[in-house]
Amino acid sequence: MAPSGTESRRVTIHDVARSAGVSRQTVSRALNDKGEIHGSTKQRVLDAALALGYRPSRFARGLVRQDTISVGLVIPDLLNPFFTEVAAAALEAARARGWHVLVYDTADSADEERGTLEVIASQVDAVVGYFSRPEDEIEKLTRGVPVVLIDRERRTDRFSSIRIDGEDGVRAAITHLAAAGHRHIGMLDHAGRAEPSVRHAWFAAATAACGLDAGPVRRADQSVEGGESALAALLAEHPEVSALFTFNDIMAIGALRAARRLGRRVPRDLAVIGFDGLRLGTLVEPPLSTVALDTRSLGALAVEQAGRLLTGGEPLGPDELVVRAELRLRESG
Amino acid sequence: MAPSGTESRRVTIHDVARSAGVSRQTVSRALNDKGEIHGSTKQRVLDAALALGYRPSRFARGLVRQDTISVGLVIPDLLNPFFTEVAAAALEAARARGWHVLVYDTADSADEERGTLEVIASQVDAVVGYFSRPEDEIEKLTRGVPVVLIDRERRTDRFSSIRIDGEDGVRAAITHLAAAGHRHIGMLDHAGRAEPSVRHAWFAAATAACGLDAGPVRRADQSVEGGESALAALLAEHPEVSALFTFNDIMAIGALRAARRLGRRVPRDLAVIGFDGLRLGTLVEPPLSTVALDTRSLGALAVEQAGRLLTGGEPLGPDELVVRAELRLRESG
DNA sequence: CGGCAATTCGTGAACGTTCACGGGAGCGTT
DNA sequence: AACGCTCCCGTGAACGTTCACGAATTGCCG
Repeated sequence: MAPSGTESRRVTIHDVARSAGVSRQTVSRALNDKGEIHGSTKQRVLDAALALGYRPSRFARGLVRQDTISVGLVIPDLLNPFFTEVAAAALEAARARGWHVLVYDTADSADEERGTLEVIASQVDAVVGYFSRPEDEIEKLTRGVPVVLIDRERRTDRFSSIRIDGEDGVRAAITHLAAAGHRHIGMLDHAGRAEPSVRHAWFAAATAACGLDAGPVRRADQSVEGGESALAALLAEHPEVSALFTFNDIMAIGALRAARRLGRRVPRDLAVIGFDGLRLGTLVEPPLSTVALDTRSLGALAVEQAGRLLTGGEPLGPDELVVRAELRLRESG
Repeated sequence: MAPSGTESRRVTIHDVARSAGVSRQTVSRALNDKGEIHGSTKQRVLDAALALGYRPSRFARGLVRQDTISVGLVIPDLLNPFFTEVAAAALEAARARGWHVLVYDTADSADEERGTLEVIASQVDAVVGYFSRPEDEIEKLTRGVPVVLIDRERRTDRFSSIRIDGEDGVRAAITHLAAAGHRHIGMLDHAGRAEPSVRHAWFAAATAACGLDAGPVRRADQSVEGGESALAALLAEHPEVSALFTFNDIMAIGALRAARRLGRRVPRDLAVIGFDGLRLGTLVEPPLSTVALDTRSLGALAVEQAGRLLTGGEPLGPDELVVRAELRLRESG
């Protein structure tokens, strides 16, 4: 059947044409279901194509008809459920538009991110995702392609960004904890960057607004283990802490584990509120309270904006490129 | 700066050449860091390219140098942690080879799967993933491209498949339960296909080998909710059941929830053992015992075989295309 | 000053497909 | 018999890039 295996010259439309005794154009007509072709010849061409194992070149095809659009989705760690949810949403939005999505997992490594960016510009029509590299470098490496940054500020004619606004949600969370009588609220921040996160700033503002002293903050790895050990350390230093806010749900789940290990009952001895609103939070025991954000619309927004930058349509403004987080109370706090 | 926004003709290498006062080839040399070009002209070309917002066409480039390889990864549901882990492994394996991966989430829908298959053959060099459609249809739609099926049998020169062998692992699990004194072991099977799953066959064989009667089986949706409601129904009908094996970990986690809701303590009143070995299983309470399989090597194997089919190398044989599952005991059973 | 090599650059061709156009065969109408 | 129409089918061109080759310029050495 198909002449596979041995390395040889590619089977082209020309070979099929010769084999079927017709011209290239007729082969093209047969394969693309265009009209202007006799039923019998069409069948003959199709048979010949199958017999030769012909497969059209996507490059040649893409070169002449400029229709297929593909976007690159860059994710630091697909195994992190938060990014998984965003990726799933982006995939769905892209599918609805008939786009193709190339996914790149940078493994939380700045080097891998660089390598990805280097290669990506020549492979996709637009880039969407999370980046940690300095902006001018991203700008240089993605030469020409529209870029949509998630959870990071940057706006030019080619760059766009989706802002995550958790200010109200975090304030609601802290207010809730304060109302429940908690006076010492700690936080587990992430340790990725040098400076404290924006979420920490929201936390600090919220505690101040509630008339509380600034609670102790500990930086941790963005993982369950990171949250687990960080909470243990924090409680060892500040045993008076009775409530906890974390940078994200993953770390909060680690905190839950640490609390269980330390014999602190949640939420009685320690109230825990995370950030992200992962589905995963409903599976742990007790179910995790969280400042939830709509990952679905996050991914969808990013793709939508990429499309607008791409087609030259009216891009969304800063007011529309925001995803707001809101407090979702479950049992842990 | 870059002439973005307005829809116009594409900026080609020719435009850059004219703007810089050189030939196409010189532009190509400058952009691809080839030698045979003077430093100053190179810079001049680069400046001109930047000013015009030039971006090489991946189609034209791909047409002439046949180096870029991209594979399509088809997944029923990226939000299912099992598939996420496989996808992450596949991405990593592909990255190591310098390949690009186009990810398609078929949303567990046969129609979406069909749509994906239709479009995929003309966009990738190989296909890897999970499929539910009949084989002859897959064969017809993927005309020409090598395909690697995961957890499904099929072997021709173009098709390959990765087998999941959980026989020993499941037998170990059931043996363990029987040794702990359980006489009535139920199972939650999946409800996707018409016929019972292979995992059910392993389960049945294992119970028989332990000298137990065939335990009650209930079919359920592949989700936490599915497992939750199915266990409730199973226990209502068969209250004597004291141990449970499930088609996968997700359903097992649902079973854990149901048990808690019903006041059955795990593992004292009900022992639970899942299948898959998800990381997620370590986060729930109690940690889930499971017949674990190495998702990492699963994804890596699939990509490896795709590569061999693609380059005409010696493909892996059936004995190598197997991922064995082994019992991993934690607290739930 | 001639010759030769090294360096730098340009020209035709090729990659494999589709688009625009034109042409021939067959049939019916006037 | 001439004309027009429909139905098929083929030919040149174009898409945008890189490759193979040749030409022009420069520098060096005898």
